[in-house]
Amino acid sequence: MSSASDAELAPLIRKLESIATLSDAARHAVCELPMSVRVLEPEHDIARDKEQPAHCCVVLTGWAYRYKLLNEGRRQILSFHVPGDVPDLQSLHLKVMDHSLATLTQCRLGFIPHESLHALCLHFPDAATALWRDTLVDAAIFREWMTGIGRRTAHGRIAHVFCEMYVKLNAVGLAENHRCLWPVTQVNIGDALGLSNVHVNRVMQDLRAQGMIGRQGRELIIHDWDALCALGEFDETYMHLERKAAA
Amino acid sequence: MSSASDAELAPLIRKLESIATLSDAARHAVCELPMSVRVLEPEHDIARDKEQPAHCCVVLTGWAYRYKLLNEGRRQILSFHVPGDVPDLQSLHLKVMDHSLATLTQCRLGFIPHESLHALCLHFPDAATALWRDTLVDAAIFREWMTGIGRRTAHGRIAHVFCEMYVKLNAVGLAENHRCLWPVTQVNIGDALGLSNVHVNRVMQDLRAQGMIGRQGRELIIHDWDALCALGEFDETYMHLERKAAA
DNA sequence: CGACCGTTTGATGACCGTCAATCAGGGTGG
DNA sequence: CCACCCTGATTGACGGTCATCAAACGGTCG
Repeated sequence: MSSASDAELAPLIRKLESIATLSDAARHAVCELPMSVRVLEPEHDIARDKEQPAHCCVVLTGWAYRYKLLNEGRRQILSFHVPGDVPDLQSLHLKVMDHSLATLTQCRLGFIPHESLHALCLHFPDAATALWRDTLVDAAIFREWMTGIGRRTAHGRIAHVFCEMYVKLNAVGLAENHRCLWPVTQVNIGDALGLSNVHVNRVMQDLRAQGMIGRQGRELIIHDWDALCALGEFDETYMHLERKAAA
Repeated sequence: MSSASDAELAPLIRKLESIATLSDAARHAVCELPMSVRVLEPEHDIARDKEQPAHCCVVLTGWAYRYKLLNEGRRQILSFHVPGDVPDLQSLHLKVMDHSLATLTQCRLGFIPHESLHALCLHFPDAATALWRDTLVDAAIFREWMTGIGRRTAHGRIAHVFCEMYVKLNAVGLAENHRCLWPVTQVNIGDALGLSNVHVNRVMQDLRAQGMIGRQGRELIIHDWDALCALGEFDETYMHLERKAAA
């Protein structure tokens, strides 16, 4: 456990400013939030279904994801999270977790007490607005995933998730030139999109064969952005970014 | 267009109090909100994708639903709404609609200007909390639908949506004894759950044949609540109700 | 170099979509 | 009062997308 510093909270500020406008006072107040930092190994739960956490978690480095478990080992991944995200922000007003939160890769995480966030919201209405707005964007992304899982083909779903994660990373300065780190396994993609890993594999081979995507070391390369967007019917409006993401 | 009165806003108060606690002052302030009332026929859009509404809409009577359209006429229904719901509350902080909102049945709707809601939130923090919480419960329901569409069988999904809507109606006093009005067509159910109307039909026949559900006039009857919950792996935790729903 | 994790491949078939008719009930008009 | 119509429910035939099971492969790391 260590204490927060301006540099530690930079990802959070960057993220909030990608979806909202903060006054100087609010930005400063956010930087002053007390935070304890911890490093967790890959595939470790941060918060579990049914728990009642007393703090929110900011992803500082690495990727995390939220998921629900069903009977017979079925699993649904609800979202992927990257630096700057606060994946359990909803716990501020929903006492009981209705899903779990885990690290995907090794992560540096910052934990901020609920009471500090409540105080922030009370004294800085535009900080409150930014956080509320963050949870609303979260919901907008759920809606988009829902329509993908419900009504898109496997090809469309997979194309869509690549587009979305690229834009998400690009918005916080962690990706450009249609390349980004891609630590998500095919099993993970399957659990996120309601597909089997086998089918994900076949579809991804297909996308590679068609020259839409490629891989270089640990990076995903999107060779044909327009084609991928068309295939996934991707339109970033639902992400509600304040600034335009670079194409 | 007419003006609001206490009686008009009763459904909203009831809904907010089903998921949050309001101070007397806040409850009073909500009742004082300016609202214009309109009646819309079934299957009429209330707000459309890409629009920038300037007010939120309270369902006073009737059912509404949100949906997204994709190419080739595919459609995903995102949620069903009943009296008390504010289906476009997210528009308070997300300027551009990323989906559409329509009436399912004939509806009496109350429209409240965004500016009035912003003022309410500024002056009554616990009203702000209740509204924020409402959008968070909304998101929690999206997550649940997502896992249903992604990982449940057609039988499970359909069972689940019956359980959910019954609990939702029961929470605002519009259903009891495992019966409720059911104006949702099989096509609607299909679009909500990522299924074809034909398949919905076959599964529902199956559920009827197994004695789990029935119909009486315009009412849905759940004959075997426990079996339906088990089939749909339904656990109402994710709805985050303040008071226990009657079983 | 062996173990492990993730990817890849093959074979089989179930679940569910599509297409196309038909049926049934409630509302309307002659 | 009944023919007509419209919407929604129902049925049948057929096939595709995708799941499942099982095994092999390959890169990475200790």
